[in-house]
Amino acid sequence: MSENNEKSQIKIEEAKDKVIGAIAETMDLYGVTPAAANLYATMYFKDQMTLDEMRTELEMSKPSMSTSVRKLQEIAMVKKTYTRGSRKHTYVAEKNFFRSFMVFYCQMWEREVKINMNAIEEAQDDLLNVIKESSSTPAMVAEAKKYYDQLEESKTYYHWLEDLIENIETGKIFECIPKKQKESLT
Amino acid sequence: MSENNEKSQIKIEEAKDKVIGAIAETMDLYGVTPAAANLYATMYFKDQMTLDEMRTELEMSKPSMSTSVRKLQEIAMVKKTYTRGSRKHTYVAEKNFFRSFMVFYCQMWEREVKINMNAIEEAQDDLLNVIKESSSTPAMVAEAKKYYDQLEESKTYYHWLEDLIENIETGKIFECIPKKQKESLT
DNA sequence: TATATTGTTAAATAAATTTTTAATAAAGTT
DNA sequence: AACTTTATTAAAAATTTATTTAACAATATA
Repeated sequence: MSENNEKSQIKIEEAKDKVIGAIAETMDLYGVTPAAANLYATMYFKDQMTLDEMRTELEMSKPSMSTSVRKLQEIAMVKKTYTRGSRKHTYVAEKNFFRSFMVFYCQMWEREVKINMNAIEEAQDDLLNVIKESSSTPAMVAEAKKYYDQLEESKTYYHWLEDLIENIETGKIFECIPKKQKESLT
Repeated sequence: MSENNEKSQIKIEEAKDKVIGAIAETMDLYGVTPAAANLYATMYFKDQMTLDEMRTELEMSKPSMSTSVRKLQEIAMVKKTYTRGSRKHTYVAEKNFFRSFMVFYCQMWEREVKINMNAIEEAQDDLLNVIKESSSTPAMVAEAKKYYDQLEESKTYYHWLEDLIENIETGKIFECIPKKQKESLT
């Protein structure tokens, strides 16, 4: 019955390919290139891979694999592993989506908070100077106040984002929104 | 003292420009084009704008403004308003970052959950067939089980993401991570 | 230390996206 | 209903981004 055997093997490959396609498709949300998205999705069903295995599997150039892997390492979706004996570097995909989520979004949001908070602090300084400056007309003072308050209001959001980041990084968020594990097949 | 007046006006403009620059810079995180990012940041300090005002202010073409505005509407960062008397359409920027956050990320995560869950369900069906199929070799069954369990495990994440979405959309998340409002200047 | 192998950087090519100009459609006014 | 104004769509141009080929650097092995 080697025909049926083959059929089963094909079914397994089809099953993997469906998931690989879906992961790759949604990974544009993580701001990675199509090559990196395909690579991660492929690695999701592998123990570990070398650069040469990657380029064979995806039929792409080695530098493309190299840059893709580095990008994926930046967002902690891939880690380098040490494999004794082999002098090729080996890499493994992070298979825990919670960890990828944490690293990616916290990194992203931290950048957003930092850049915008810096700008806001500087802008509020400027606006306070206009407000205090005796030669400013009343209309200008009013305008400066309006913007100052608008910025102050927006800081509520950035502070909240900071708290969200901390709750995610410490795992405290799972007290509020728990993980619901199901049991396995075996 | 019209010189000092001018200086104050310039200071106000500088203050705005700092924030506009920062918002535009971090808006690549929201997957919008530079034109749309600049547009939103500019509108953040305006009551409302028409397409013609946008193209004058940003020195870009009208179709570019038109498509940018539509993209911003999709992620609820801009809303159309009715202005009696004017036959030009007018648009306002959503200035509440919490609302933008909610719409953007929930939309994004919903898409991720839907696409991946569909693929996982189909893949698990295939894998179950392999497992049940009497002609599958023990090695194949073992492989199919391994992948099945890996996918089952990942569903914990997608279910959690669904719960996160719901907590954000209903505002329940603020019970867990509260907003900390500061008082205004006036 | 020389050599072979692997990984990375740089320049060039290819592909995709963004923006503009030009044409069309839609809406409002007289 | 014709005309004017505004917004959108389609095609073309320009820009940016992704990928590859080729050269270089680094590493490990003999």
